[in-house]
Amino acid sequence: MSKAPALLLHRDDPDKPPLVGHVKVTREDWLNVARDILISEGVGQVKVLGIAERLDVSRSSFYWYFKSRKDLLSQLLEDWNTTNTGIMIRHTELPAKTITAALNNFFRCVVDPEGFNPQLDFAVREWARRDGSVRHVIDRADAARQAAITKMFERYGYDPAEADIRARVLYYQQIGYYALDLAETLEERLTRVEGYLYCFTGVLPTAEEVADFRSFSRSVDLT
Amino acid sequence: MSKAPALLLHRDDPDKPPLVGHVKVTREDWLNVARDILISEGVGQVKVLGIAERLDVSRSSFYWYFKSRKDLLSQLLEDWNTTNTGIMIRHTELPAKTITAALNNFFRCVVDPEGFNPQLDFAVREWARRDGSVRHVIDRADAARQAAITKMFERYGYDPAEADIRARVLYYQQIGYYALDLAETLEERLTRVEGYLYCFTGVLPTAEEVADFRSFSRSVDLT
DNA sequence: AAAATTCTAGACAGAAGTGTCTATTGTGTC
DNA sequence: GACACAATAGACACTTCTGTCTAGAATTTT
Repeated sequence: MSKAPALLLHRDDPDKPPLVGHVKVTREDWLNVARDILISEGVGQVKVLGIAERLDVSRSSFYWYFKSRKDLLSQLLEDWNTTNTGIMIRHTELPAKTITAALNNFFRCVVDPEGFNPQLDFAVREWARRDGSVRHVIDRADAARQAAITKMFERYGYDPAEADIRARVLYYQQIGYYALDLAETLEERLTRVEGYLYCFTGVLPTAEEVADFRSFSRSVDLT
Repeated sequence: MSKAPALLLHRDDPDKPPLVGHVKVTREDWLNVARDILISEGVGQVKVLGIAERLDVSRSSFYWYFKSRKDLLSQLLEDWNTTNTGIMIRHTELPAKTITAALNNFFRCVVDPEGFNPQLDFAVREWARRDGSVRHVIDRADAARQAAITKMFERYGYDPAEADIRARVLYYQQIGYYALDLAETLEERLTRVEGYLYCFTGVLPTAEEVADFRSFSRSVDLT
């Protein structure tokens, strides 16, 4: 598990314009810390009190930026919805010569920390289990992702029935991997790339394709 | 999602000896309701107050049976640990002529409501994300299950490296399926059995093997 | 310089939860 | 029938959280 970078508040960030006057934090700060807690401890722990403490700000000033705790949460959900799913779908649509190369592209959004955020994705999934409205949002996201993966397989000649199965196995497996939250290093995972590719596509990957994936993964890894 | 059967309390169960005297509920009742809430709403919602209300009993009498809320939770964890993992491992060890038949056995513990409890398993997994001691327990369970699945593949001639990959894909995929918590009917799932079996084993299943699995699944389904 | 605006802090009320202590209520035993 | 016992109930203290209301501080506008 790679250590999340310590969250930088606006006031501590030299790249951001200094906060003027009385201002101590921004709405974004509230959201960022809330997201951080959502990821690491789950929705239940996203509490106004706790965020205020981490921001070193009065709890009551939260209500300047948000109507209520619920309001904050629905903002977090909206942010997630407009980022994660879009990123994954775009990765399935990247141009590639073979299904193996296409699959490489798909896996990249999992490895690349600038892209898809698996831990956030999983935190939202957990949240959905106890909230019907969230559940509705995530169900549509899952359907859209799965459809995109199915199309990816179809573009490389798999008949619709097989594409459907392979998309399911791939997507379920990926979600399961996050669910287990394994403490594997990148190198451990990379030793298995070849096997995974074969298992998902039914086709042996070329040495070049495997090498491509490994070098890309290493280039983005920040561990 | 199949509806969980309404939980029967000891006092409402005609098969159990009537409660004598002043007694309204048993320790088992507390545990059963707690487990029910753990599954449907997560650890965070397992509260003495809530359970007492569902049992229609004073909250304070909880402390007759348990030292504390923590005590109750660790009992739930222990119960889970001695059931779910054992059942899954035993299913991987059932005799079978082919890898496909062996895989059928494995899937049975997912379908059979008397066996492995996927929802409980998932609830515990979620719990583990926020509690180090639970995390330790579940990590060992995951390792044991994965090892058992790997051995299953090895028994049917897969070399260790491929068996390892296939075990991972199968197990991750299964956990992912629970994580998505899809609202599929049994029949929908059964239409895909053939494809799944092919994808997991790399070998086309015989018509007989597929038919066997379908008929077994239908025989145990309670929907 | 006064006034308005924007953000922050503190005090208050109230809900929901845990755990403790004491009283009470049926039941079986002597 | 008195007694001890097992299980339950109620009252209390304490904690943690939400949300509101009012006051105050720094900047911007007039």
